Amino acid sequence: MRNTVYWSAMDDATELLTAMYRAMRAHFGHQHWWPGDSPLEICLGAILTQNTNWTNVEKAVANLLAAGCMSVPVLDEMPADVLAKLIRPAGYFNVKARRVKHFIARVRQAGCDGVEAFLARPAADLRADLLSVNGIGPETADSIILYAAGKPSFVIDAYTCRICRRHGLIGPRDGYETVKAFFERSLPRRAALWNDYHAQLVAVGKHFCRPRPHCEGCPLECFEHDECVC
DNA sequence: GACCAGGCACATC
DNA sequence: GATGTGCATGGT
Repeated sequence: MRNTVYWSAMDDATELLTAMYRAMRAHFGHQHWWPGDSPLEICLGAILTQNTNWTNVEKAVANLLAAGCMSVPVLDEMPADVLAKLIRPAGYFNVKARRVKHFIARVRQAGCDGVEAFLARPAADLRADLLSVNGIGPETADSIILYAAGKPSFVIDAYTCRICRRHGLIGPRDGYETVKAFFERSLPRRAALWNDYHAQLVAVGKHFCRPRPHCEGCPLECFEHDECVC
């Protein structure tokens, strides 16, 4: 279903995605993502937020900060069960403790005592390396590259897929890499834009494009010829 | 009590 | 290759 007035009137996806961004940005304002005071905090947040509400992640991150654990060497030395207790509010704490340990181990294998040095590589190399770490999938890897490293790698999440699917921008069976390629070839290759674009889509997803839609007031409502599908 | 939240790995078919 | 399941807390 490709049912937007804008889409049919526009000769390419760039115009459509740009118009969508303007509408979302006007509604929500700049989102100033990613929440986090350091690259390491952003990396850990990306792992801890997997399938979890962000407010729970904040509690886990606060525990790590209060315990003085926000450093690569400390996390590397820490037993997984101790780490699990600290990140318990984020849910899946045993699984996520192992995933954090795997990530930290990779950083140290690369000869780095901090994530800044680990992240200072071309995005493609970094992505391949991250994807080889057990517990880091495409979304987590792209979140780390975009938000912690500040390099252009568009993040696709459940909200993005749902919004794009409902608005007819992607097919019902399009997978992560297909959707990612659609955004990356259609938008100017600027990390700052991709950063806030994804944040805007999450804002739409949180407020409107839920499993049970609530379209009233959605900034993307104008992209439908009859009514919003969010 | 049910549903949902900024996934991923692994087993099975 | 596609689909199903386990992982777990906390807010609504």
